[in-house]
Amino acid sequence: MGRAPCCDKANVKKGPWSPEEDVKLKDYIDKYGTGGNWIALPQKIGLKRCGKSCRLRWLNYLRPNIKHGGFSEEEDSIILNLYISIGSRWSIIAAQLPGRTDNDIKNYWNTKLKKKLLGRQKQMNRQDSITHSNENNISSNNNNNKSPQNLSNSALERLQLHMQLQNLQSPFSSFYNNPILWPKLHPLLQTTPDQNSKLASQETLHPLGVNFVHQKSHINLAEINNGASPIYSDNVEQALNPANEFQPNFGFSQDLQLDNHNMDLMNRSCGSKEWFQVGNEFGPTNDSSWWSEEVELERKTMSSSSWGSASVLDQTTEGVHILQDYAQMSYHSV
DNA sequence: AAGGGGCGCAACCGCGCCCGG
DNA sequence: CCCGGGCGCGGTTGCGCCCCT
Repeated sequence: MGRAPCCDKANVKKGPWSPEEDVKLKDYIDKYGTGGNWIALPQKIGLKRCGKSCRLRWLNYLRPNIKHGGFSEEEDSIILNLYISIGSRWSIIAAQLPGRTDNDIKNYWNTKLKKKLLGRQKQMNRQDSITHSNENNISSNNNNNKSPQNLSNSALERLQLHMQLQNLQSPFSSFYNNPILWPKLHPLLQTTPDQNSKLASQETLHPLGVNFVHQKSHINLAEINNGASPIYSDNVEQALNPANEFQPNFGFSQDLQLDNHNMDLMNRSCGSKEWFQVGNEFGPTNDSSWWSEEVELERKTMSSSSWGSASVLDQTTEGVHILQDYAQMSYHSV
């Protein structure tokens, strides 16, 4: 059942590229382009390399205007926000960062950014434990703060809080200011105008849907792209198209529908459930979860029916509302 | 000074998608 | 419509460098 190899593995050089190979490849592509066929290209040049290896070398290293290392805070924020929104779709994320390659971003995320965030999470965990001991559990909605669910959500929420707080500090492309990052309702639950007004009436109870809908109608999405390189995902492209500013039924994106994982958002006000898909980072079967092992362990020990909200946050900032709503998403195995 | 472990990055691998014959 | 080749993507690996003990 195996597939045919793309090249003759026995006669192909592997491993690091030599400067001579780089020069050969770059000179040829500069003069003649790739010819639309990477597989045939190494033979034309006389390189004992797999075509895929040539392509990778060109895209990740030899291509003009490639930036390496030195990610800025803004780039961190964009990567983080997009990762939260769409998961590990590095090519789409890379499309938002001119000069960056998907491989670079992937490496950066795995080696630095993720650890940086999780490091902050651990720090926050310690701070929270101190804070909570002084708060005397004033929470209004969750009286069972000692439940496993709340412990679990606490860890997750803190991680998300860190992410969110970092974003709020950066006015450029913060999660809240960047509509392309907002989750969308499942199409089956697309709301009628009446339902929208009903939701609007519940703004304080259900800020996620209401705020997302309303904010999305007011922000010029083109500004967010800031003239960056084109988006290759239809979904993101649509989100960035200012002509689509207002989407009253904000149906769930096709891209995210491809994910297998469904989340339901517990609507506290009326007890109904709305189904969300929020990207594979919240899914039950993703082994490469971005959260820490601690969070993963706690998640596994949770009730199989829900991720209830830990009412850690009494702040009323909009960013915190969003966090609360993420945390309110209850997990259902489908 | 040496060695071992961690980290970062470049490159590889395999799979799914797309397109042309 | 089917099949095969090529492309693109995400996950993983391997290696070299650096730092700590």
